[in-house]
Amino acid sequence: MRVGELAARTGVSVRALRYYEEQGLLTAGRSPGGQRHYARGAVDRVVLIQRLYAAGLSSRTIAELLPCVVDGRATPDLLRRLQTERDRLEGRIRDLLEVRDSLDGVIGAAAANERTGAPCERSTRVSP
Amino acid sequence: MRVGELAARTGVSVRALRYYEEQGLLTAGRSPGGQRHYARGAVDRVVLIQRLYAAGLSSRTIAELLPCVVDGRATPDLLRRLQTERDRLEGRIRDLLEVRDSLDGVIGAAAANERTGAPCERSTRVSP
DNA sequence: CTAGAACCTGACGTTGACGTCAGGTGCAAG
DNA sequence: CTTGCACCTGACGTCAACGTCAGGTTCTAG
Repeated sequence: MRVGELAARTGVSVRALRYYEEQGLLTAGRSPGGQRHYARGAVDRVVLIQRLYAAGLSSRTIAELLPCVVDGRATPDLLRRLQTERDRLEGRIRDLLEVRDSLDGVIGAAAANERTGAPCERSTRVSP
Repeated sequence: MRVGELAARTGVSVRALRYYEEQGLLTAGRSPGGQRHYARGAVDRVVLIQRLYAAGLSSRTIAELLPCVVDGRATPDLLRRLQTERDRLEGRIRDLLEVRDSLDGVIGAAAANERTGAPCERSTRVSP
């Protein structure tokens, strides 16, 4: 499959796919004319890359960890990096859960106020 | 308290605090000479801002929602925005949990391989 | 009163993950 | 064979959340 199809299948832009290749996250064969040609598994790989980005990892980190994520092998050094990233992720998740809960609190209070009729004026009160 | 102290208390740079003010996230009184002067509550507010950033909200979104997050009042419109952001956050959390679990899987497998002696060569296998 | 730390504004620099544009090439259909 | 869409490389643009630097002012300790 060529780059346009992979883009369509993954929902990622063509530009992004070339960027991933540039960063060493994704490889492609080439047609005689120089066009990229991807294997079927590339779709899953791109999806995985997207998820790792979403988890807050940088291209550099992903490039270092991805080979081992893919084939499940790691040097002791890489294993430590994996653990580090896992722990960082765990902390992020905890933070987000707290924010979610506090948003829930705010929403609950606002909904109650709405029922009792007490609208919010824009930027009326700011911290003194 | 002045900007340096607030920065020290929150662990946020002075530049960032001025940026928050520029974005309408934080307000400050001024001394006769023009220096910013913050109330005690500013520390909590800055911490809250940091957490909202960490949750993936933009300055613009935070600026819109913060007044209502602070005083618990919202127009129906803002209430919907709050719900939207809450749901977005929920989705993000689910994604991160999945990534964490898959990292756990990788770490488990890698640790097992390490015990059985099967190191990971750098970029040996890439998707064909 | 004076040194110097802390502060001010304004403006340009940085970084990551792409977007976008220019100018040229590959390739399948008719 | 030529039309035209998909693709190529290379290079500059963008955007957010600050960093950093210049040149000047304010505040506070001694």
